[in-house]
Amino acid sequence: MLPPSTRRSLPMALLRAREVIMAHFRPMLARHDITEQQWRVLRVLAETGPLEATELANRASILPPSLTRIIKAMEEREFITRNKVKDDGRRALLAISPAGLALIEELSPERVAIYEAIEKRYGAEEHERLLDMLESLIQSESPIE
Amino acid sequence: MLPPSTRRSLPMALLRAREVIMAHFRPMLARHDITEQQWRVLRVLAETGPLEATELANRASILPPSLTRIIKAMEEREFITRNKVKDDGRRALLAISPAGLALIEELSPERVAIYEAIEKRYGAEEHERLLDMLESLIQSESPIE
DNA sequence: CACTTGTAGTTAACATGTGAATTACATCTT
DNA sequence: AAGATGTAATTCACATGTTAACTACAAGTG
Repeated sequence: MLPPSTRRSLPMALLRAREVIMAHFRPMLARHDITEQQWRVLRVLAETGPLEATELANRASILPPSLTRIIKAMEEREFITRNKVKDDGRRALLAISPAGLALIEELSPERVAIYEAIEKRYGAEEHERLLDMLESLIQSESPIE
Repeated sequence: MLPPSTRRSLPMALLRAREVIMAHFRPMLARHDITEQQWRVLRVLAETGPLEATELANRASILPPSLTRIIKAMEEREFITRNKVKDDGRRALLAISPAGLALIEELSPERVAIYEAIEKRYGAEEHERLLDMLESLIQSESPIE
C-alpha cells in the first residue's frame, strides 16, 4: 500500500473541511471579540449547565492548559463564573453567566442562518450522513475501555 | 431550525475526528522531533518538487506566518533548502533536501501501517466514502470564484 | 498517623493559528 | 522616470495546541 498523497489523506481532508466551515463563523465571532474556543465553552455550559473543568474540557475538546487560560479570560469578562466545590478543594464548578447567555441569544439567529446556508450548499442529507460517518470514525478510534 | 448541539455540529465533529486520527501519528512524529506541520511540509515538497512559499502554504494548509517560522526551523535542521528566484527578489523556491527525503523514507513503513490499521478498524469502503464526502464538502464551500 | 498513590488544575516552554501591519519588490499608469 | 497599485513574504501581538513538570488536594495503605 502506498502512503496516501497529501491530496487524499484523512488528516488533511479533515483539516481543510474544518477550515472552510469555520471561515463562515469567524466573522461573526470576531465582531463580538470572542474566539472559537471561547464560543465552544459558552455553548457547552449553556447546554449542559455548570461543569467542572475536566468535564468541560472534554466536552468542548479543549486541552486542560488551554482551558485554564480561557477560563481566566472569560471570568474577567464576566461571561462565566466559578464556584469552589465543597469537600474537595481542587474542583470548581464553572457556569455561564447571564451575560454569557445573552451573547448566545444574540448570536443564535445568525448562527442558524450560517448552518442553513451550509446545509443548502452541501445538501441536508449529505450533511447528516457526513455527521454519522464522522461519529462512527470517532467511535472506532476511541476505545471505551 | 434549532442551532446544532455541541454533540452534533460539523465543526466539532471534524475537530474530534482529526484528533483521534492524529493521536496515532503523534508518537511517530515525536520520536523524530518533528511537528505535524513540519511533516506536512516535507511530504508536500517530496510529492510535488520545489515550490514557492505561497503555493507550499496552500498545499500544506499552513498560514503564511506559520510557514515562515517553520521554514526557518527546517532550514536550520537542513531538511529543506531555499533558492532565490531570478528576476523576482521576493520569491524563493523551497525544496526538500536529501536528509528530508531520508526522513520520509524512514517513516514510510510505519506511516503505512498506521493508515492500514485505521482502515481496518473503520472499514476501507467507509474510509474512501468519507474522503469523497469531505472533498465534496470542501468543494461546495470553496467557490473557484 | 505517616506514606504512598491518584487526581484536578495549573504552570512552563515552545510551536502553531490568526488577523493586522509592515517591508520589499513588481508592475502598471501616466 | 515618478507615483500609484498590487503581490510575496515577513513581523507583531495575542490566543491556542502540545507535552512535561509541578502544585494542591484526596483517598488508600501500612
